[in-house]
Amino acid sequence: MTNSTEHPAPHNHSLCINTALTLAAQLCIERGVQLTAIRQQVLELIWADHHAVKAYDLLERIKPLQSSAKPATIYRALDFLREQGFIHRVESLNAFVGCTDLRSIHEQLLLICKQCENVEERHADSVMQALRQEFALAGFTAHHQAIEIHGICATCTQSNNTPPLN
Amino acid sequence: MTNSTEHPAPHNHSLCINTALTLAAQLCIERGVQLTAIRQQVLELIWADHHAVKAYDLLERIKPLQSSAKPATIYRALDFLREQGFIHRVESLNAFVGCTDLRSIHEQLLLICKQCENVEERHADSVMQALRQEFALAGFTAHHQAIEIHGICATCTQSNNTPPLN
DNA sequence: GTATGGTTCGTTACAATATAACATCTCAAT
DNA sequence: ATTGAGATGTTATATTGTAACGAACCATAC
Ligand SMILES: [Zn+2]
Ligand SMILES: [Zn+2]
Ligand SMILES: [Zn+2]
Ligand SMILES: [Zn+2]
Repeated sequence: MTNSTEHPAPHNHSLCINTALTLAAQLCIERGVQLTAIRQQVLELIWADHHAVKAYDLLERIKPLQSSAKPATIYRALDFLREQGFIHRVESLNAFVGCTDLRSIHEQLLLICKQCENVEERHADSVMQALRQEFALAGFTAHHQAIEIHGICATCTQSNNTPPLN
Repeated sequence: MTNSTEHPAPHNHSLCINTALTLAAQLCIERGVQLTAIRQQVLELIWADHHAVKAYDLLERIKPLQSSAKPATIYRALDFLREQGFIHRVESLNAFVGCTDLRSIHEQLLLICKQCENVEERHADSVMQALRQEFALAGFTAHHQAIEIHGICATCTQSNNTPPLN
């Protein structure tokens, strides 16, 4: 199923999901940690699209599958998925998004579209390089960073400029 | 009063406060907006130091001055101060910090020390330039950005390496 | 003067996000 | 069988943030 009816750049999104879930499962085995049913379901729900998802939305969506689910259920799963690097927290939205590069250790920047709500993860080596120089200048030792940009994505810009022909 | 007893880089902090409050008052006049007593008090409380302050902490601190203060009181003042660019919201802390460059329009990055909790605002032109190039590559139109780095500041690194001689 | 209207503030209620604490379960290793 | 670590169930609560509506204030216009 391609998501050609959705606004953001169309692609075979089931491939995204399968890739992410398969790789996550594999990494859990390698690392000797458990991708339990709850954790996998939460990861799948986050991967439903490329939007950032809120914890309580996940809670509502998982209840049909896990009727006993409570806030702690979700937050524990989110903690696990974050520790494993399978998802990122979007600080400026209090929400969570699937990581699109599970294999590499990386710092990322997030391009968040206000219109279609898609979140694009980019690695932007030149930005990260400039950041490291800035840290050196400041004598700062960085442990963790959140770089979140809100605006309008390329796809929305295009479709805004070419309105539907009625 | 110099804050030489505090951990972060010592400086005459009352100068920081006075500069910020004076300039803010002046800018409000220029802009035809009102720096009311509540707004000024909140700004002063935020400027108590270079830490990020939480809204409900501000609420507790302002109650002696404004006994009727409620959450909305604080959030309204914070909204105003943000609109005027007098403070920044630290997304990854749900907290607020005084802006150290009221005159210029700028994007900033925040270096947040986990140890002393100081927040240093930097403008980092090379980073911002690299970011703009990344946006161009991605076809992304940026409206607002949050760049927040958590780690250990220069002052703490130094004092960690030179323990007090007992 | 007083009517009008915009801004600020007081107040109540509530929504949304997140964690603490403790009990229970599971399952593998001993 | 016993034990211990990890995962989950459960209840309660803490923290962060908004909605909605009315009153007060103050400047301007009539
Ligand atoms: Zn996809
Ligand atoms: Zn978009
Ligand atoms: Zn200072
Ligand atoms: Zn420090």
